[in-house]
Amino acid sequence: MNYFFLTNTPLFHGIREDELREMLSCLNAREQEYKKGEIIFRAGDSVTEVGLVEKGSVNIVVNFYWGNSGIFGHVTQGSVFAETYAAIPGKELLNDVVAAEDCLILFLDMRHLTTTCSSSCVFHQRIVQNLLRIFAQKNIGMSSRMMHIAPRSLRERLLSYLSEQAMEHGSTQFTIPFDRQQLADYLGVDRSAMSNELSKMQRDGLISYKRNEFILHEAADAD
Amino acid sequence: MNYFFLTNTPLFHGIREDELREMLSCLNAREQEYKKGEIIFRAGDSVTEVGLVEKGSVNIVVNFYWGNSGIFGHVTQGSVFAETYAAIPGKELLNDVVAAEDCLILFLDMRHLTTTCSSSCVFHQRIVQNLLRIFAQKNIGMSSRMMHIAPRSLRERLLSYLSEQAMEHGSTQFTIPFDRQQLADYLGVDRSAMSNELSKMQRDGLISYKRNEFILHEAADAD
DNA sequence: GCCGGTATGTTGTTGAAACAACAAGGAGGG
DNA sequence: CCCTCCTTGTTGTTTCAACAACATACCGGC
Repeated sequence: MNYFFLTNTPLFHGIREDELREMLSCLNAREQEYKKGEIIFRAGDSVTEVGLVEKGSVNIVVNFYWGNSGIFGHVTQGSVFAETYAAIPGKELLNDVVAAEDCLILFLDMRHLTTTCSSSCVFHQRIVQNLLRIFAQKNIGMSSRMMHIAPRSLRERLLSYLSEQAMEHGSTQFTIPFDRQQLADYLGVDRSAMSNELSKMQRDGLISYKRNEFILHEAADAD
Repeated sequence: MNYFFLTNTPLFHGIREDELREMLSCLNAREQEYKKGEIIFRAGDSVTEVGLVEKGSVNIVVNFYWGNSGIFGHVTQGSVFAETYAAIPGKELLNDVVAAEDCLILFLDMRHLTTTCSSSCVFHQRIVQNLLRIFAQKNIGMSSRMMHIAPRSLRERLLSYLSEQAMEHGSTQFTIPFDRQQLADYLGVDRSAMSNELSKMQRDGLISYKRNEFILHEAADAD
């Protein structure tokens, strides 16, 4: 097991290698390999363990009831999955988790993770902090996306997204981390329509941009 | 302070009244009243406390750069807010939190909540479990909504939502908890357009419904 | 520099959903 | 029962975003 790698993982961040070694035995940790395409968790499963991707990556796959399915998320090396369901005992998974490539998964029992045991009480606290942070970050990510997708019009979605970016950067001038296609996917719109709308917004004097660099202009006291 | 009420709150669930009384002093809890419209947290604030709504309710308000704003969420009696930001030290709020009506808020320091202190170690564990569950439930709520909003077409959104409801109820016949307007808001569509589409789906034999009672029919193996 | 590939921007067309306005059902109160 | 309010369903019109197809700009290798 690659302890050094694990200590740099969000879940085990702040824990030393020797401490981790001690913990893992106490945590009932188990490793398992999966070939690309293998199903790690299946919708309907009741899970008690979180999965941590040590090697490779996995996809979160939703199955619609009328047959087709879609990739809803992608979990890369170092990140965890199924933590949401592991945190609610008895809650059944709504998605499949499938190996996107050959991968190695470390399974950790949620109850052990969050329940203090005699030997490593101090480390549990650290883990709990990390877990809460992981949840919180995921929450923030999702609520911002929801916020940006909620408006009906293309323009409003863009404005919502750009406003947030400006706020995060603390400046009306900033660079976004998406190319056009990714941004379109993120906002759930068509790429070319979005490009078009961006042009219009620039023409209307709302924004300026060049590639991924944007500048937000003063609202010419609309409404 | 209404201890009985608090013990029935998701955050303090499973904790007895006398235990709670003991904890709260240890938690640096403080209560504060707000008049309708008063700002409880402001975007840009760095919070270390979660707020628990004891009386009244609060709105989560987003401010767009161009001046307009929108209500993004509503937190009712018994629920907590700002927990996401309190869990990430240094993270700045992206929303305002505003009293939707006169209300009484209990503030609890996140660090105290999650860090074991000498006297009440066993209760902290319970709180942590509850916190994780609150996060997880919020997560699940958001991802299902995301899943339902992701499809572009009105019909697909409805099918996505209805099939999830069917799955949750374990039956193709069920009653939904929304009226038409609420459902339309939830799915991010126009109410009348949605009513129209529901009619068509019934005509096409996909579903039957009467008010809030729905029946999903077998997909006539459409490709 | 030249070339191929990819990312971005532009335009016109078409269809689906928003919008508006109204009709038809319930539900509750007097 | 009648009247009103509120929810739901219907229809016709208009808008707007998806789509397709293409033009231009950018980037890397050679």
